[in-house]
Parts: sequence; structure tokens; C-alpha cells
Amino acid sequence: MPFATSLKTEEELLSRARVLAGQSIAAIAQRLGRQVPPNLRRAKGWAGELIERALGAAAGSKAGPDFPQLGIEVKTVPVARDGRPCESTHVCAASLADVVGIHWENSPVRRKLVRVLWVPVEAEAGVPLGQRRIGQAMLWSPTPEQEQQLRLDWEELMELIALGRADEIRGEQGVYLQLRPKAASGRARTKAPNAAGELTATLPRGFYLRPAFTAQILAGHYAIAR
DNA sequence: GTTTGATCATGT
DNA sequence: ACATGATCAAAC
Repeated sequence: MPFATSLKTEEELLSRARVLAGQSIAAIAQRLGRQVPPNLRRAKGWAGELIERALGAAAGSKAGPDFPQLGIEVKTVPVARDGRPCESTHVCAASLADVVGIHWENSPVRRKLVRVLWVPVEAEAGVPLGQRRIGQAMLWSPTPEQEQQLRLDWEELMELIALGRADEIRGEQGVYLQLRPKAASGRARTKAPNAAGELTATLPRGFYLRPAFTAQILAGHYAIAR
């Protein structure tokens, strides 16, 4: 039986993640027989994929959670020395067209965040990628309060999209959940309704969790060993 | 083009 | 310093 399917409980997954805590990127990469790129500039998702492989997730992209049998999504989050996240966290693409029938309960955003294994990765500027260490992972589901916060932002954003006003949405909107470009380049296009209800080409967007939100999730955990 | 994984780079 | 808008790579 492959490594990836040997996991039966989320406790087992968490245990695996705990083993990674304190280990360097270089050590994990070496064990998996992978070369550490000089930096992440041309390999932005490299560390995330490395951690998923180290945890036993299936390789490559596919729909659904990283651990389908457990319903768990893995998110690596870059953290500063103080344990606070350096960046926003991408959740999923926003379906700008065909917004009818989508409610928070069946939304991709909620489904993605039902159960998440957060894996902090040291991201201090000046620390070479290979020397960066993995922090203490934590298994998380939104508290009722957190889910309500996300839901309010989501509903506000989705209403604007439904009204054909996606192009007016700025990254400033949303207390904890924001909508920002998510594309290969500024020339990328997808379909979205305009104010007249006609489908027109527009920049693809995605939902992101603000650092302030992930910070409250990670609060209280020692993300990086001292 | 979309979805997977995200971080970069510039303006405020 | 920090967030927004822009972008990188691979699989499909």
C-alpha cells in the first residue's frame, strides 16, 4: 500500500507534520531526492509541494482536498520570526460567471476551509531557502465566529459579482476574505457578467485570506522553534 | 484556460 | 512596513 493511502486518521497526519517541525527545507528535500531552488522567485509553490509530498499527499494537481480520505486541505504559510504570517493565503478561484445557486454553505471557499492542516514555514528575508525550518503544524476548522466573519465577506463579494460589478472589487474590500487577481498574467481572461448581465472577458480572480486572519489561527502556537 | 501550489514587486 | 495587484511553474 502506498505511503499516501496509509493514513487512516487525522491524528496520524498531524503526527507526521509534527515530525517535520524544526527540520530544514534542505533536509526534507534531500530525503525526497529533490533539488532546492536558489530561491522561490521562479518556484513560488515549491515549498508547498515539498511539504505535501513529505506528508504523503499524492503528487500533482487534482481537485478536492489534499487528503481526500480525511477531507483535509494542507496549507503552508510563510511566517516571520515572530510566527506571524508574511503573506495572504490563496483559497480558491472565484467563479465569476454562474453565481446563481451558490450559497455560503455550498461555496468552494467554505469547502476548502472546513478542515485545514496549517504548516508554518520560516520565511525570514535573508535566510536561504534550504536553511529555512518548518514550524509546528496545527489542524484547524473555523470557529463559529471565524466562519461568520468569512461568510459576511464572502456574501458581500459574491453579491457584487452577481450584480456584474466584479471589476469594481478592489483588494481593499473584505475584512478577512478578499478578492484579488489570480492569473498567469495581466493578460489572462475569464468570463464574468457585466452590469448589463452580459458575459464579458475579465481578469480571473481568487479568494484570499488576509494575514490578520491566519495570524489569529496561528496565535498561541510556536510556529518556529527558538 | 483552469486548478494546483503560492510569492513577488511595486506603490502608498 | 505593508497590502494590493501582478506574476511564476507544472499538470491537465
